Amino acid sequence: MKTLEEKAEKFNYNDLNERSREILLGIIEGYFGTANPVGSKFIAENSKLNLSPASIRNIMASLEEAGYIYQPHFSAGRIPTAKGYKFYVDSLMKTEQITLKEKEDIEIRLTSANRDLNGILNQVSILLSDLSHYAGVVLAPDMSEANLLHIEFIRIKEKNILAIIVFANGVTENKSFYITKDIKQNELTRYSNKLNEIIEKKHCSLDGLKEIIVEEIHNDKENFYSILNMEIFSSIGNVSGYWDYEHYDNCLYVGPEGDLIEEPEFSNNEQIKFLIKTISDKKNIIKLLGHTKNSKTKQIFIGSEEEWSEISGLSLITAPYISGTNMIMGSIGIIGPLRMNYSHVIPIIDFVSEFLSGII
Amino acid sequence: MKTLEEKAEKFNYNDLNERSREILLGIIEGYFGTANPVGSKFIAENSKLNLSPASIRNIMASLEEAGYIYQPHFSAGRIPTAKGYKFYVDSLMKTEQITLKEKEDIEIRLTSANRDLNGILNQVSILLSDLSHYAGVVLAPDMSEANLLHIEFIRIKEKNILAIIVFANGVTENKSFYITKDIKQNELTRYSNKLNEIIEKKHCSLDGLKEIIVEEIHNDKENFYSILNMEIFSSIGNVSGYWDYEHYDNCLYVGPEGDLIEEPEFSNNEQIKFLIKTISDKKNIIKLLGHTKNSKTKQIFIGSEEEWSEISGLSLITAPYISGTNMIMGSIGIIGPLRMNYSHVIPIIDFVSEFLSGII
DNA sequence: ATTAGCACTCTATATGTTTAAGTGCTAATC
DNA sequence: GATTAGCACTTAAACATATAGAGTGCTAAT
Repeated sequence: MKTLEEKAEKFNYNDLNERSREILLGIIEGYFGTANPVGSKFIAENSKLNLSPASIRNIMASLEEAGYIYQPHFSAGRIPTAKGYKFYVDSLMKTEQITLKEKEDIEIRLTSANRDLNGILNQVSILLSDLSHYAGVVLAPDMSEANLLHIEFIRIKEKNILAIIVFANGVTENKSFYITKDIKQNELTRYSNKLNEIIEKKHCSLDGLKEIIVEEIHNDKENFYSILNMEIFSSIGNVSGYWDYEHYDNCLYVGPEGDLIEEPEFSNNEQIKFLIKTISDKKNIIKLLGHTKNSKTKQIFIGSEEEWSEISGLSLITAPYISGTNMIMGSIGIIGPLRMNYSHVIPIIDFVSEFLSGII
Repeated sequence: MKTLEEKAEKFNYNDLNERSREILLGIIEGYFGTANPVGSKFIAENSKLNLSPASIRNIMASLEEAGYIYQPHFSAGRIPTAKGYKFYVDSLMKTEQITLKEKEDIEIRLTSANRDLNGILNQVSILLSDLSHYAGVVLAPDMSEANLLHIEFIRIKEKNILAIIVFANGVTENKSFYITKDIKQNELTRYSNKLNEIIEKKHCSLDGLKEIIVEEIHNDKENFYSILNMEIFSSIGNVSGYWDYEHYDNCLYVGPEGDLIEEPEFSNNEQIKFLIKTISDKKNIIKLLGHTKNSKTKQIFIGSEEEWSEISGLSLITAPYISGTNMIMGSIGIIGPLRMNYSHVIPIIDFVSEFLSGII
């Protein structure tokens, strides 16, 4: 009987020894290939280690005790746990290079169409699905701190105004709203001209503009600001809550999931339903993408019972994208099975997020 | 042995006799309730006809011969065929009234938010999913013949221009594009002012505007149109191909399908995959919604092997929506199983399409 | 420290049996 | 002549049982 200390030394719980690493890697890569539990015989035959199945079994038992792998039932091979995948991604994986062909594909598909931002983000979600054969997702940026470029008001009909807000990064938002007193188009034009003067001078955000206006009204000697209808301003004021939780319908783009559901894990009916519900509900995906957006670094969420249970059985790889001013950002991601081809998907996410940051 | 003529008389292939209709209705409604094949005993006990199971069996055999029902296997009950559903929808079904609560729900959810058209259409797709518990879909309108309200050009950076095109129905399109020679903002403003003058006078579409400009340039004595940069015009000229097959990514809104996949037909793995692929591929749905848009009437597509096989095993109920000028339109729809609750869904589609036509 | 050998466990597969549902047909009945 | 009771038949689904195969943990030998 070995003591706990001896075991801890042997397998070095924090950073597995060479042999354990090799076997864990073998199990994970074997499982990637077949989607079936991997047994000691397979490892013995396929790894560089010249060990008998019996020795491998010893090490496997320890890896299982340490939580990196598990057995679906007594006489089955081993499957990586979330902890196992995590260790793989952090320490074992050799990241592939993105191919030239993929690079070209990304460049062509994201630059050829002269679309607005919504069109580009939608295109990115489709592109990510196509490249990964999983499901691409894109979280639209939050515009609340973006600098303005231009504001325009158009009278659609009596008491109904359309506000067009153009941000410095090319994003436009349109919002139609009603006011209590009708305003003629030429008065609206004077109003927007005045706002655009301020915008050009101060390079401010929507909130910033609001502050400036309030101050100018305060010092308004010439009474010029009588034309500033505060009703309009409060209507456009909250346009910028682009993806708060009330309007989350419009902030997540999901690429086609036709390839993803062909993965063998989704031959189980419960799993496919969980996947579709998770994706079509959107809320949890938005929450996780929001994490990445806030943390400003690439993140990998591996869903288990204990951690990220909202995507239990699924993995989500995400990275933020940023505008030229480093202010505005959202995030992109790929959803797949735990058994995801991390070494292929991660460079795709890296390249697309970087490329996207460059063009918006 | 009966002759064919006698049978034809008895069951009146074109318009089933009273007794056959009653039994077909019983089978269909029974199948709606349980999703299981319906046998003669069930009909004998649940229909108004006081007939023994044996008599019902006779009639069932004829209904099967005529193609309205079929048996999944020899000793099973009967299931309606696509032809059976069609007959039900056309002749047997009593349409329910939409409830006051549903009406209010629709009105609140489509008027409360002051969104742009894209936001409304997205909201409609979600609303349809919620009300029907199936999957709502919405095809965005084709803007190529829509009247213009306003055009605006904004210089984003050197040689990069953002065009904002506002249509009379409140739809806005934004398109960023590059030109070969830089143009200052004040020249762009002069240009758009001129275009807006024409728009206000002539109430024309984008194509119409193009024609007018070409003609005016032809008669341009004062050389005013030197500022009309044809490069710009050709760039915005093809903005309006809103949902041609090259850009179909952006023209279909699909509501959440979480409820739909809980229907018992999707406990079969093949069927759920077909559903997800059909929905995520979009092309076929767009095609079918396009039919309705062009025919300008409500339509019901019941997918079988023979007809509408692209949605085999699914039903799609669609109706067009139109703008105030009766020119611009798209269509809305609900996708569900063949065993869809038609009498509930059809009035929802009717009301929503009418209501939507009223507000855009 | 490693491994051959073996008993053991569990799944997957095939096979046979039973049950229940529902049919089509025939002959009797209204 | 229309209706129906009765019955033999078909099939799927549920259940039980046997078998093969994969893979394990443990022990004793190397």
